[in-house]
Amino acid sequence: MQMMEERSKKVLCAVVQSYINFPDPVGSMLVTKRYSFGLSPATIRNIMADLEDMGFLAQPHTSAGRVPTDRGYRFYVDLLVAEKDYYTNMEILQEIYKRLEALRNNIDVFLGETTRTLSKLSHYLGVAMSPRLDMTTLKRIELLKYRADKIAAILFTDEGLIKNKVVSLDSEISQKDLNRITGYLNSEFSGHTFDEIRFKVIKEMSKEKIRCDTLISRAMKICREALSFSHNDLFVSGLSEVFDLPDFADLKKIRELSRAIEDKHTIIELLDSLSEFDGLQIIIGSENSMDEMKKLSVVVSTCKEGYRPIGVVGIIGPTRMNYEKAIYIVDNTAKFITKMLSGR
Amino acid sequence: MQMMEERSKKVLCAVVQSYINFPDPVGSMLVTKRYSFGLSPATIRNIMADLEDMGFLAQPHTSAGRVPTDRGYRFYVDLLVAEKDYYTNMEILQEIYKRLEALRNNIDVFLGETTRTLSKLSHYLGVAMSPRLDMTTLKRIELLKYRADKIAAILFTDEGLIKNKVVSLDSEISQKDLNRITGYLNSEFSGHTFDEIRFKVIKEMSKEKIRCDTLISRAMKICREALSFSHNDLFVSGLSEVFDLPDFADLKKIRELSRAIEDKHTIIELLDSLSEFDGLQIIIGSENSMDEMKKLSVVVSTCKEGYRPIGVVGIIGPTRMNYEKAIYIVDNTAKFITKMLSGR
DNA sequence: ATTAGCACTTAACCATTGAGAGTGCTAAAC
DNA sequence: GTTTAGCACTCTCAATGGTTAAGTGCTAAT
Repeated sequence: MQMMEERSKKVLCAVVQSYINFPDPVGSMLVTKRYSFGLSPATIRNIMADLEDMGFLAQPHTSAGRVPTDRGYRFYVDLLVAEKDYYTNMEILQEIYKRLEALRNNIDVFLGETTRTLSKLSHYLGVAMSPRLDMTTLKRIELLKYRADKIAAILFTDEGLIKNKVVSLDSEISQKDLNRITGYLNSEFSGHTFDEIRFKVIKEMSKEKIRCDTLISRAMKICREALSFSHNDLFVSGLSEVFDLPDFADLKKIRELSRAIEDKHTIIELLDSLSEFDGLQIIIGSENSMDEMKKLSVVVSTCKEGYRPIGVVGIIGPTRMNYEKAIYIVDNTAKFITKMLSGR
Repeated sequence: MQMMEERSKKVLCAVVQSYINFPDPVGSMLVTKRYSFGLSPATIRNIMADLEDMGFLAQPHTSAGRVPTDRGYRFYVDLLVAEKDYYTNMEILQEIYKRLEALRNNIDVFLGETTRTLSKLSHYLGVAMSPRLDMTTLKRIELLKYRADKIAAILFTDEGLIKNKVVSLDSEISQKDLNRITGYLNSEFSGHTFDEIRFKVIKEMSKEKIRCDTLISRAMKICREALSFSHNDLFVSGLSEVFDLPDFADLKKIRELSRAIEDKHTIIELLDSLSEFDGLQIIIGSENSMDEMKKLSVVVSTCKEGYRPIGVVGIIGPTRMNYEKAIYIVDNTAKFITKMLSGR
């Protein structure tokens, strides 16, 4: 790979670019027409044959042109990222700004709109995920009496997430007790991650069995219920965008994608595994560890507030993706969010 | 219509049923085979020709069997509802129960799961919508200090909805002032609909300009922000179910549906217009006033807590829908939710 | 090393064809 | 007079086959 001739690189990139822009296998003639190498189709043909041998290109069938393999895309993308001075588009930046600026106060609406923006701009699937609740840090908990036997627990996290959850009680509780419980829970758990708190609660509860302090035991029960969130929040938009792509002309493929979106499971797992790393990440087709994703490419980046990860945003699309644009959009969206959050 | 012969009715129903179960146009021969009238294909043929003249059946093309028109479905459904003693299926009831029972405390999760249940059971699109916020009644508002210049407003409605919203302040506020504002807002607005409150706030604010009482004016500002919710909450699930239906074999149709789901706009409007009426409602194809819906059928029902509507749930599918099952599922889901809510 | 020329391969397109399904009409049967 | 058998007719659908166009790989000439 490192010993590939400069000329071959150029041809490979030409093929990839052509294929990204026009979804037809690209032939030697086309390359000479669209990109001006000073070479004849026959020469290009030889080069392309070499690139195929090296595993960067493939033929759908004997008499068709070539299409990039995942390795081909990878090479192209690495080059793209190395050059770094690709593509700028003020309109896109402004669009991101315009759509997200006003929404900073509500993380759910915000992430939802983020995915819509991502998909609108990229014409692929936009995804966003808030960080795993287990890992977030409780800032404060407030308990509000709601109905006779129900209270609303409002959880504030360091990340700026606000969650509310209704907790049912086995018996009525006085406002005074509720205040004491609130105070107790805050003094005990504020500053700890949900995971830690859960662990502490379990420990405490087994102790309580012996000591039988009803108030603390009640506090623990409430706390356990209040923290029982099942999953991360995943937002996905833009399935309808994907319909227009020739890559998904096949009904089956869209169905699969649609299933994945409704399941959420696969995508959550994917983003979860990516959220551990910092900054931009690009996964191309078969590089994905999950089977359902092996025909798709993923471009994501993490958003941070200070050094704390606040979520991950990205684009999912076909391997024949406009990586340049996708990278630009995702990168800037993530940076914009990070900046927006740190500014406040 | 009312003077239609008994025999013709039977044939019409047979055609509808056959077509619902097997997505092929049904011919006279098929009718005699699958349903035992004591008649020959030729006679059935004549009857079916009559039914076509009357507008209940139609031929896709000359040499095909017949398919029901929307009027045909309507006739069938009306009969179905009139008889009322259709279809019962304990498994379905148990499934509904099992999936929804535990979730009553969180309206959002609950409605989301409701749509998933509806779509899973029906294999069509499941939809659910919480009532328009404008029309809901504020029970209580709580303001919690969140960051220096931000507070979280927690809104409790009579319907059991809990909404939180972050409100930015122009300058810091003391806890004491916040408490006073909270008390003021509750005494002033509790028991009023959001719509009324908004109106009052606007009135008050113009007055304030003159009196210049900063605390009340602050309270109003906060209240206005806290109540600025854009839309109803719409939940839709099961697009992937719809892929397997031959009615949507065409990519274009699914794309349209997928757009409608992402827009939400059309569906919200639809459900909104239906939420005014009580109980089960069935809209078949062209009976829909909206163009986007003219190829779809809708089966919905409203859920109530006491006499107060709490939302609307339903199924959207092709006109060739298994109405019997759909009605059963929607009706029982709505009733179950109503019962669940009134039990508490 | 590059290129022109050419035979070869394959998918895509198009027109034709025949089978199959279902109808409407007519005339016979009940 | 209602029902039915018989039959010609219409239309879709799937299969067939031939043609076209695109693009390749190889060879020989530049």
